[in-house]
Amino acid sequence: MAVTIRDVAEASGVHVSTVSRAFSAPHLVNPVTRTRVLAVAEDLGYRPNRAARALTTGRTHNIGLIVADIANPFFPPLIKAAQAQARLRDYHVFVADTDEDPQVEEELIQTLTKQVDGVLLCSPRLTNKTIERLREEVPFVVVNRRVKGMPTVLMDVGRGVRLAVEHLTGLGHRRLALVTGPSGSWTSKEMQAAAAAMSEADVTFLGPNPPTELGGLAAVTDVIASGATGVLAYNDLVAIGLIEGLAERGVDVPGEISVIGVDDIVPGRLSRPKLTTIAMPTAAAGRIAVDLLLGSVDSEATSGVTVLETSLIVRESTGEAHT
Amino acid sequence: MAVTIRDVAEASGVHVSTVSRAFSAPHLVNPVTRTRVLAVAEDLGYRPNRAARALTTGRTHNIGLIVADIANPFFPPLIKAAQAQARLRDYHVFVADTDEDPQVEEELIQTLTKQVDGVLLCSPRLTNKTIERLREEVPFVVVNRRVKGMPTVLMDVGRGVRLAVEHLTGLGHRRLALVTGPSGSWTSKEMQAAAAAMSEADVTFLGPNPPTELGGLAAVTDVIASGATGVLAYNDLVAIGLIEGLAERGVDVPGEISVIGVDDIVPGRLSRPKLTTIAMPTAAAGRIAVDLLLGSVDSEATSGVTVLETSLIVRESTGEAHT
DNA sequence: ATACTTTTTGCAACCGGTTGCGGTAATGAC
DNA sequence: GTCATTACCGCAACCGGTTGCAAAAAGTAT
Repeated sequence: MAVTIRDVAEASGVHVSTVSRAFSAPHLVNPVTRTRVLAVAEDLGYRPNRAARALTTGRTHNIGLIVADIANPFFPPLIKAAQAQARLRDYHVFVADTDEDPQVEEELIQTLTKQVDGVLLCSPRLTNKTIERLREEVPFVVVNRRVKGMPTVLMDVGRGVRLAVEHLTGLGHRRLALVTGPSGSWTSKEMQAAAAAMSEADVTFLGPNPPTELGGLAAVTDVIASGATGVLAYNDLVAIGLIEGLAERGVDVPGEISVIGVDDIVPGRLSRPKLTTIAMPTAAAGRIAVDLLLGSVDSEATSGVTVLETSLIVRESTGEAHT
Repeated sequence: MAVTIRDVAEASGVHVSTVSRAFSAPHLVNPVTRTRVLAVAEDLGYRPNRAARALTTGRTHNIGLIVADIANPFFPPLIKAAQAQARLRDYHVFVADTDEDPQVEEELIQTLTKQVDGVLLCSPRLTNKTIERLREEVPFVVVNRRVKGMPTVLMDVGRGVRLAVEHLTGLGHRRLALVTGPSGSWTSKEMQAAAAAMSEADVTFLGPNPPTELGGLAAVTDVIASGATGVLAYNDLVAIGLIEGLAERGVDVPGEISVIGVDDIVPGRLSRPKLTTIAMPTAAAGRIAVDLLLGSVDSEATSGVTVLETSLIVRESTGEAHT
């Protein structure tokens, strides 16, 4: 059915090895035979079988991209950028969704490992120990979490948090709250650490909460009780849920309480009031992670940590404190 | 490095073919040898190499999923569902983004074809002719577009449009507008056809427009000029852009103009006012498309058309007409 | 005990490519 | 004109599995 390298060889009167070389080692074959072979191949509609090639070369030209939840608006830009960058390098990408389940995540890595040259782990839920064990079988690049001795792409939430807190205190807010994320989240821990380190600010931690609008809604009572007038939420979805819930209680944003999100996802840009937020360079993270991964596939294992800048985007959900 | 079937064979004192059968044809091997082999395999951490297997069996256990734009919020739920369903059947999925470029789309299909058992084409931008040609090389299921003689999953936008128009006329709106999508879009054509077929309604078509908030913003002037008080937009993003633009002109939604979107994406659910919209069962479409594809991989080519119901979700962006 | 099945296993070819090695012809040096 | 290089190409083994065929082992009937 499909046209193979032998069909091309026969049709152009050369040995298969010559055809093979015409494609993957052009300098080893006479230019005139080469063009003839290529013409025949084109004519027959020959396409090299990458899986077969992988068998001998050891390079599959595939990578795996594992995320906790594809539908979480944080990930699509990252996936898109990673995919685009991979394509540039002539790589295909397997995308897998773990549904936030570490068990599934491990299994996925296991079955994927033979078919890929490396995998991108985005916000993995696995334990560090498991990740280190799995590392023996396939190169990783970890995004959005720090794992000792492993190439990593991080976004500097700490800086984002500092900017956000400064923004709020600059507006006159004295009591602040941080609505945290899931207990296992590395980002959430980072945010807490950064906030706690700012001695000049009085920040209450409220959580853990699920990383969705529901998490924000659930936190409304605590936020009000805390007496905070400036709130930083784990992410934009939580922030939106929070604003929603505050509105239901008759609390105006930003009139009475200022709210800042994290991620700068589309829904935040379109919400009303438009969300002030810490922008995460997710697309850049995807792109760079792929470069790192494919770099470390050829040369030897990088294990550096790349930290990407975040920034505060001030929109309409923050305003001056009215004491 | 990696442990192969021969390592297992040697370690358990049998021939490789026996090991192979222990995995893929259990009934052909003595139960006691089988358990022994399996134990050794487990012990050595053996994982069959799917790519190698594919070479002889012709089944890669991979599928391709091609979409125009991963970051378009319409797709992630579909991707997620398709991926989950594929996993259930022990399939992996390549996700590729074409950036709305037919050229890229074709190239992607070409290089993917040898590595997959079938591909899901979501809202393809390719011509029908090209799709039919490519079909020779790999089984397709097409989502969100009708291609003659090809297994297809559609969502009944026509019905959605009728419901939306009825909803608007029911609220007393006499002059309606349809802000259409890109000129190549099958969905956009369907919407126009459905609206035009409703003789009792007076609908002006405004477009084409890009399928984003910018498209909505750009259409504002025309919408106002049309005198319509009820507007149906190509999708939620366009609707949000439109509402945004109308607000800038001091036109209240739904006070003066009612707006309906399509897709029921997250940003729409969170926008203010909350968007009335035609919900598309994208997750179901992804799931069913995979089933169709994997079904047609084994049994012979289905070429039926599956049509999924859409529904109108009334929220806050539509209200009574004030004449 | 013999002949005939049936089960279990090994052998070897094959899937579609790649690659080290060796052979042949052409080129260049002398 | 001879010899050493070099350029080009074919041969055959190999990657990690699967599978048709046949041999060996075990079971059954006579």
